[in-house]
Amino acid sequence: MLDPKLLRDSPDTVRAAIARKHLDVDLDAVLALDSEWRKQLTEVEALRGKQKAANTEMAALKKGSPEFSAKVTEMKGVSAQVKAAEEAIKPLEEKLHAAMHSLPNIPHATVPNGKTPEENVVHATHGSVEAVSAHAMPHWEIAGFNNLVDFGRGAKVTGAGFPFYIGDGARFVRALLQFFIEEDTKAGYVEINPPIFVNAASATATGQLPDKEGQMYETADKLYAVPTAEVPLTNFFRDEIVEQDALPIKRCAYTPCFRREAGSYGKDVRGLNRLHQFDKVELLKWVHPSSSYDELEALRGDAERLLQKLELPYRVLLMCGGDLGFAQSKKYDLEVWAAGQKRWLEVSSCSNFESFQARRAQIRFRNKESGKPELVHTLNGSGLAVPRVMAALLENNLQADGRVKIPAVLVPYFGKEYLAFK
RNA sequence: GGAGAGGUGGCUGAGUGGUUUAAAGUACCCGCUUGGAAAGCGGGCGUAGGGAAACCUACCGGGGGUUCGAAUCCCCCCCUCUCCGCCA
Repeated sequence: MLDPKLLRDSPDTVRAAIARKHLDVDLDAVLALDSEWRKQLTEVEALRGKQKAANTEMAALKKGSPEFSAKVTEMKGVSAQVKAAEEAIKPLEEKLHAAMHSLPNIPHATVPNGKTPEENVVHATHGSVEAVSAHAMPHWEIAGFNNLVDFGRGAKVTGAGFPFYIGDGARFVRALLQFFIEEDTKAGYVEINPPIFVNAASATATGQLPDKEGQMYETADKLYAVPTAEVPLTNFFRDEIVEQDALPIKRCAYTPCFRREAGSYGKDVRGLNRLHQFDKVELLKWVHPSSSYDELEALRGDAERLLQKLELPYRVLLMCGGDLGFAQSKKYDLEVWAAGQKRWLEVSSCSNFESFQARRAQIRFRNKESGKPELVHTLNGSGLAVPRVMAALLENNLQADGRVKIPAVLVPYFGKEYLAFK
């Protein structure tokens, strides 16, 4: 959510942000709602003030006296007015609340203009795409792939997009997760093992609700399976004020991630490219507003280092305004090269939300100088998502003999130098 | 899952319908005092919304209700503790 003061004081800034994100929002309607709400609020508060004053007066009067009875009669009228005014302002407040939540975060000055994904800027490319393609093929076409990742039985037991990982497949997943968490911990992120179901209040604070309700799995108890560890992690400090000296707070968490992905079909979703359940390690930072852009570069560096150590070619995209999410101020995507599919796969998305998430979740720090609470800036990024990294490694490292060479850094975790498909 | 007891500011804790503007203590900050400190004394000290400001309004786990008026009474929900049941 945006600062209501920003909207009132410089609506043109907000207007420009909406234009850069290529969204369609009627800002004037929001402004009109806001001013009408403030007008009505003043009226309600004046009436309540009357009630309070009468209350003090009546406390001094003798109960049952003519003066007291007269006052009761008089205040019955005021009470009815208060009720009417409160009834009137309620729907207005709800409308304003919804309208404020329809306003996107302001893109940072360094975010390039553009509307479509094609207009994202390739910020950097690391490693050579040609060098890895000797025996590459799409991972789902590799002989014996189904022995490692069983989609058929997953579909029988649960549904499409819920595969079983078997033998070296399961071992590979576990090795990647262990590697990610060890590296992230070394980089200063405290490991967290969070709940993988969250309540509606948490899903609302991070923005999954109400808009993206259909993208989450919901239980009979009105709990939601997490689409990413970002949700429980960010909500850890919801409605809290932390000390300034505690910042920056850096945490990482592995969770399975659950996404309904309603309406996704086609070649983009073959094999491990898109699943309803997948494993991911998420990186989270709560930082002082003055350092959030430095922290974003550091966060991206932490995610990139994982790909470098795995010797995967990748590129860094700086998202243009139109492809930037609703809540982000600035975002980098990391994409690995999958040599078999001959395409880039997104494995991490590193974003600075500035105070947008923090305002919605009410996460603040106490300013040391003023003693007053201020909103923190939050950032998050994957570090990393397992299935697509696995896909790229299987494709890129496929040998002439049909085995996959395990990157040196992963061998201690995997326990052997080659993965076999039988 | 069942029964009971609870939930009040950073912390302790009073408050069973109206001078409560949530007492008091404690912690913290400023001042006086002191060679310096402690003690003592005086003042300040929650969060949010509205307002140019003076100031006003809301908030006692959450949401509804009763009433002229609710921290206080009623209903629903959440959480904590104790006991019972079940259980990896």
